[in-house]
Amino acid sequence: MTGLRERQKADRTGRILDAASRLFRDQGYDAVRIEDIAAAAEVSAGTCYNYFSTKGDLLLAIVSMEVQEVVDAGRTLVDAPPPDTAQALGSLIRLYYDHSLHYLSKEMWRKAMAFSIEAPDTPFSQRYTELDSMLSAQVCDLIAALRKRGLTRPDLDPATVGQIIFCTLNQMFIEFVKSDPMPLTDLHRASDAQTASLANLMRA
Amino acid sequence: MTGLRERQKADRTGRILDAASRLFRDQGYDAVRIEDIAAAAEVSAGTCYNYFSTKGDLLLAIVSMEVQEVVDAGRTLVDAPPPDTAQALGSLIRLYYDHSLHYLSKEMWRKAMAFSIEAPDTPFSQRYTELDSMLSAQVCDLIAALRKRGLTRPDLDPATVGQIIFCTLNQMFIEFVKSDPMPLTDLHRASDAQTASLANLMRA
DNA sequence: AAAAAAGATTGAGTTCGTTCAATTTTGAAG
DNA sequence: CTTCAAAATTGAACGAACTCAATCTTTTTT
Repeated sequence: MTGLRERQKADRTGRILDAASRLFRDQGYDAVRIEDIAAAAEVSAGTCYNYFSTKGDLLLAIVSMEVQEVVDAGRTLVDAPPPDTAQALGSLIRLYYDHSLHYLSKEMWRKAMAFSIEAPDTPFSQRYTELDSMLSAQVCDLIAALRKRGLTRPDLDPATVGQIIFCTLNQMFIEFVKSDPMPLTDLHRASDAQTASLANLMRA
Repeated sequence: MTGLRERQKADRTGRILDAASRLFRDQGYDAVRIEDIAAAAEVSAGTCYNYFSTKGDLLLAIVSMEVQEVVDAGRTLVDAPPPDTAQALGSLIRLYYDHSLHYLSKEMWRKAMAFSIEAPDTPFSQRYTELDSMLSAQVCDLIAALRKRGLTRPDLDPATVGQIIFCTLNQMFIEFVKSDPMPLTDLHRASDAQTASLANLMRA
């Protein structure tokens, strides 16, 4: 049985997350004060700190929800990968990239990534890092699936290659969010080139 | 002829950098207030902002000086690389990693990396990014030199492979600085494993 | 049902990065 | 040497993240 206290807690958490998510995206992370979020969520500033340890951690909670969605979407793709190596990798990467700006702005990504590096022990920083590992593991799984089908050279270590791919993926994404004017198509182009080159090295 | 004004400017810049460098390392980035730095440098807080746009940018100025040294040291190694692929890569990487904690703490690295992502357009953020590119280019140069000597398969694209290696290098370093208790030897171990695996893929 | 305990909320207060108008210092011109 | 403009320094004031002692609400106990 869910007590009143528990329900209120979930309610407030949701209101804070919703308010922060909307305000961050509309007005920018820096422009939004904790008081603004509190007001929109109909709580006080102090209450926000009962639920999230810092403003940065609140942001990472929001970002983590998005990344969780991407992990889920990626899983279905990895379970039934396209028959071609380059295409399989390309599809997964495109899935990641195209989701990224759906609810989050580049500024939010910059701040989130920055925060996860400078404060790695915060609750949602750990969560974010964990989700990152899941994405990396997903790429490894895809490589493993492709190898099982004889689409790669047999001496390829899926874990090593998967991590390397995820690394470059990540790096290109960082460069993407660091440059506000850079369009998503440029990210695709750069990623496709790298993927093609790697797929070639991996070929059976 | 160097005027008084110019000399004083250089003097103050140096004093601020020295003071900040020492204080950041001794007391931690967050624990040090701009006022503390100003006092140690015998200027006022406001003056610090004449020379550096933010506290984070001041940190990046310090970090950039260190990275510049590493770039210089790396150049001599790339100009006369060891005869074996794995050894050449290993030496360069070890050079990078071993320099990293000489004057900078892990916390300083975390803050610096975070700041360069969240504020990429700041003067020393741009400088830092530029130095990062130099390091990446250096790895590419090393691969190219090795290929020229017939130590790698001839269809290897040095630029692509170099960037990939630098990427993973960087990622492992980030994980290293994110974990305060992790010793440098663990970073070496992880990096050596990856290097060996990659050198194998690259072999002629 | 009342009382006590536990849990949450609140907003005023603290701290520190940053800004800026007033002041001082430097360099050039007369 | 004096005067003036330009450049730099200064520290008080501001704003926003975060803290915490007092208060209020929910749950448990008697």
